[in-house]
Amino acid sequence: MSFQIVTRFAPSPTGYLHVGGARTALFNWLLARHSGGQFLLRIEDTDLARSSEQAVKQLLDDLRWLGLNWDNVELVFQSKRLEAYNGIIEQLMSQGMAYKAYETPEELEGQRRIAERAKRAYIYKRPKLTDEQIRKYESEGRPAVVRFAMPVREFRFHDVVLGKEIVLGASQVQDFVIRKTDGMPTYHFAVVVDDAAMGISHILRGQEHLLNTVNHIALQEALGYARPTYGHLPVILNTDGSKMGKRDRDKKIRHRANVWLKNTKRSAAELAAAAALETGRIEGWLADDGRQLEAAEQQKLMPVVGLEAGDLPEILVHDFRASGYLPDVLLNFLALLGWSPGGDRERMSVGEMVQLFSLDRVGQANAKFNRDKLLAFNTEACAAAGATQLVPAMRDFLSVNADSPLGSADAAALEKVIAMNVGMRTLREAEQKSRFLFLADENIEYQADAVEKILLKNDKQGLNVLGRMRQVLDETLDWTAACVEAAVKGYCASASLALGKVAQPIRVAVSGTSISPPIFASLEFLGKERTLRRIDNCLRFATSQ
RNA sequence: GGCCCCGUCGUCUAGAGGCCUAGGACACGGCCCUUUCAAGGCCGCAACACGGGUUCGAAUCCCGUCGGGGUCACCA
Repeated sequence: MSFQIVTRFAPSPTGYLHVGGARTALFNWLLARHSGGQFLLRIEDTDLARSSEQAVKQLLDDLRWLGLNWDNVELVFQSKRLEAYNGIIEQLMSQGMAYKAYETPEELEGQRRIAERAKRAYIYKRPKLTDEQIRKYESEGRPAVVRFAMPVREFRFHDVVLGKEIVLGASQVQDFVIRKTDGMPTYHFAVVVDDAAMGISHILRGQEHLLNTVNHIALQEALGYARPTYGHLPVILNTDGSKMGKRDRDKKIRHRANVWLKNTKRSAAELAAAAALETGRIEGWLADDGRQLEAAEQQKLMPVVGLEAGDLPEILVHDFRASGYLPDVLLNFLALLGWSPGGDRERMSVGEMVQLFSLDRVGQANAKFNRDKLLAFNTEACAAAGATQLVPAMRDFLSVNADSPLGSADAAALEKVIAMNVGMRTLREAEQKSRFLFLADENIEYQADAVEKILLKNDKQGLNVLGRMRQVLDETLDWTAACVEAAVKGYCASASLALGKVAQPIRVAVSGTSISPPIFASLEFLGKERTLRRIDNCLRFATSQ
């Protein structure tokens, strides 16, 4: 009988998948796939208040997008396993290994405060209740939790990632809650029961769980379960060293809010009013760097201070998807956060990672999440992929960016757009540069600074060139990028003008801005008629300025 | 604060006592290319946290200091 490695990913459905969670999922997935074992998915929804069906959907969607497929057809939901948990809890209680505890949250909070003031860690002490007291509490209907009676002794376990024995002294252990007053099991309990039930052999998780492990092994011992192999992954941090979370986004919004206040010379109260938010809330937030806005509040504030969805640093898998990153690139980058195949090897396909993955090459130092490098990886991958292959990725990108004018483009058009955007760093970058190609000619918005700098400056030199170019282009019969290029360059030569002096006015005329894909490919895509119409529109607009 | 974990360029890392004058990637700087933004090419800058040991020899082993992180929930 040979052992099969069985790993799992067990998120709680509280929202979209976070990159930290994705990294945990990836490592477990890689371990399973590398060894030909199984990777299972379980939903830890024992916190009724925070779990939602919507979040489950989002989680699965993110996992699918990444390609981290799971092997259990039937998902395990902890909320559906109450009977199993309760049976085991009853059994533990009847054996004296667990007991009801009646303290109220307020009482516990008070004790904690005392411990904190005394500068020691709070350790729960089981009160010695008489039978009479218990009867009294029960008849009062006082809510009770069930606590596991932790054996008071030292616990130790081996960690495969850290490569060492973790030891927790007897004075550090305490009786922990295994069933809440609402009747739901706690994480500590459900995780142990389910990992055993699902035959999990290896558990890779974030280092924030390191000390929890002793609770879990104590429970395993009490229940007669085998102990799985544990490995605790280093934490992913923000660039400023804080734990990766919402903070990076908040920081950016805060910065822009302060700029807004300074530039407009208005007050925090006016800012709050403009965003339809509570004044006190905004004032408090601005005054205290430690505070963070809720996601809904962030969304209201962003347009006011001039931020768009894509401007914030991404932290959720979904953010990266919406920003136009390729899933395999994200996976590659995430894998490198805490793991290395050794040597100079960095860029890997998913298949290569599966082949190369090994636990003893997982690192133990925390890693900061460096978006620049991810961007560089994505740029390379886009260049390597080729236009045809990127069409489905672009489709996917558009599916989560419903407001894009490229949404209606067919595959051939998308392929052309991608092809003319060589050098793009993200799908979004290509999409934004190419939007003008899909707008109605009348809907081109001429950017004031571009019009000023490229058309009006120096005695309307650009505008004059544009007028003459209209003539040249009108006379160009064969409307291909090559022919248009020849015509424009011919004109440049005869007029002794640098190409830039001519290309930029055309660019502004057709796109409204000074940035676009290479101009000749853009013009070919637009077609002669639309190009001329846009030039006419622009001529009229700029002349009136 | 107690307990636990960690510590190689700015960042991610390679490095398992001599192969290290410490390698790669990203970022950064310079130059080149160029119709914009990107992309691309070439060159360059840059680290073993500190202090003690052990050893003929230490980035690699041990101890201490310092620094960073995690955790102390009826959240997972």
